[in-house]
Amino acid sequence: MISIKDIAKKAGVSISTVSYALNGNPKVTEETSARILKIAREMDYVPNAAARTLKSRSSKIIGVYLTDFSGAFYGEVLQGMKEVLNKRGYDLIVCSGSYSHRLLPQRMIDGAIVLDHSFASEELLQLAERGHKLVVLDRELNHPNVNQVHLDNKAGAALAVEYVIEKGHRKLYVVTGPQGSYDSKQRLQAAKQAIERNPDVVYVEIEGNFTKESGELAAKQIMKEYKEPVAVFCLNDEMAIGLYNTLVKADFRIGEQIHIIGFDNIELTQYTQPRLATIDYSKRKWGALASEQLIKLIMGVPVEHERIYVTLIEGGSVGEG
Amino acid sequence: MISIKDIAKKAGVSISTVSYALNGNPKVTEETSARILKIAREMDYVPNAAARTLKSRSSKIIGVYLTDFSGAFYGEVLQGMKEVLNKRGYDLIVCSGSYSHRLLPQRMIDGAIVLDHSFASEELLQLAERGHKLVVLDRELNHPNVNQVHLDNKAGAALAVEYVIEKGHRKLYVVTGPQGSYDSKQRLQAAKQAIERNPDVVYVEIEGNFTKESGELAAKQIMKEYKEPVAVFCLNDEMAIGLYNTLVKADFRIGEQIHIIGFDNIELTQYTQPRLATIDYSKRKWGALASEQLIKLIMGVPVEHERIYVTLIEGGSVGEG
DNA sequence: TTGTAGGCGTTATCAG
DNA sequence: CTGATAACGCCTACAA
Repeated sequence: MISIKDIAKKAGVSISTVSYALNGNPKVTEETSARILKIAREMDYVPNAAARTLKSRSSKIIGVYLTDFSGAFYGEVLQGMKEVLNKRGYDLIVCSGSYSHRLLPQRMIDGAIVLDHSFASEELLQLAERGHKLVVLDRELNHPNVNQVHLDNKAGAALAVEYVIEKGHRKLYVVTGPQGSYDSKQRLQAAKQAIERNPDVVYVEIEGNFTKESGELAAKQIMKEYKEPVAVFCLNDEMAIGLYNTLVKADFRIGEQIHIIGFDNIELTQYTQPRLATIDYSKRKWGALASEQLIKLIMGVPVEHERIYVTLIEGGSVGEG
Repeated sequence: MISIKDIAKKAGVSISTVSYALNGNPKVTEETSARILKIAREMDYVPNAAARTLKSRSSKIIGVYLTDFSGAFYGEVLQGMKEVLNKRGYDLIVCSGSYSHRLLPQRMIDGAIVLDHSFASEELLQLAERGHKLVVLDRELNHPNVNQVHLDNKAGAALAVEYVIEKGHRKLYVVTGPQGSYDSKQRLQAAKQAIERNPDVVYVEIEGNFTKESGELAAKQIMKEYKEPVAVFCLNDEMAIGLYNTLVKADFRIGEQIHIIGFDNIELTQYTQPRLATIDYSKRKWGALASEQLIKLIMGVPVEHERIYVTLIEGGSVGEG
């Protein structure tokens, strides 16, 4: 491994001069600087990150924690994060699993964005307490070193429920996410509230877990109980797609017999026929905003919690009731 | 940040004693060691990764480079990598984009697995030349510091082509991947060879790029040219699904009028009706093997290039011709 | 058994 | 303008 020491030797100067030259410090002559830079390039010198991190106490790397790597859904969110971070001179790395939690306390990364409900809030709080900067997207966590960037789940759920009610439906299934999910809880709570405002609406809850499989299971239950047209609010699109496919295979007519609305507006929703109604928000913006908040936290700029707004996307999957 | 120095002060011993104790070196008394460990725990000391990396010249982190983060398809591959690496005491981080290329030369990671054809082979070769250990999954690259773990694309493509020919089809479209893709080239080449062995088969090539959208475009072309039943070999499932959906929407009967076979056996293929025929291989194993090869390279164990074998999965999407 | 000291590569302070 | 020198936190001969 070639270090500034090697360059110094070759250039016949001291290591500090090399360091200055490499860092563009105007203290050194144009001439010496040019010579040093040339030698550095010739030896293709690359600074050692560990040494730099040790000295500067910052690695310029941000980690994002995901529950798993299957993230079809997270692609855009991550893209949004990366763009902002790179622009600010930071690298983004994606981590998953508790094994990687060490990266933060060991100071391998300067901060983290959390989108992984299997990462315990207590552990996060401890990290925050130790001075680590965090942005959480999937829970509430109040600490000066933690910022929250949440979806406006409540507004979204209310929009969805009001939409189907407005369309004339009076029997409504709600397929939930997993127990631990913050998003699911929020959406469910708001959905219930919206339903309660319409006392003539009958409502049935089905427990799901945000996977396509759980949507399929829900479909089976719904088909078994089927007597008259009903509406189904799946708390995410993944489940809505599973539900949708299963019902279509069983020759149910979506948008006539069974009306479906999802949440997230994942890419797949566009391909269903009729189109799946859903709740949309900018995933890219979600990631971008999370990154910006984290950078601010790291720079010591005061920040407020942020919110990503959502809109309703109508679709043929919800017809007139 | 709390360091061994702080612990030493509190324990009234020297920093080396602390270091020994923490590393379980039998040089220090059980007693002193216990006392030091207790203090360390109380202060919840965590070793600084930068310092350790600087000293040990190894970060115990492996990076995997992906073209983008959308990787619905890569989930299992990454999972396979992570399991092996964690077992060996390494962390896995996922990177994307040229900005992150620096992690390797700066020695922030001990090695890399590459599944990103936008990462130039020349650059990889330079890195290998500098002594960095690499495993490539998406290209051929011969260098002592580089190992290859490839899918058996040729066998897979041959299997696919032979399958449709055996089913009696004599007109065959092949929808390719993007120009730069190693997998696409390999599959196409083997497909052509298999076709040439059957001179009565008519064959048309359609250029795609491995995305669902290009599958949709291919579908449009095929529909326009449609006169009699034809078979289509999509060089990956993603495109096959796009093709499939588009054809179904246009009321074509899959497995009767148009016969489709894909490659990869992604999860979605199970959900199509009829099931999409495809080429399967263990994605988890691919990742696991890549990791093992990398670890061996790092440890200086000699390695041969490896290959992941594939099998044919029959499906109703290819009917009798 | 424990302590002293040097070094990993970089940056930054302070003399010269 | 340039160079010695210390420091970041950790590890490890070697000395005591």
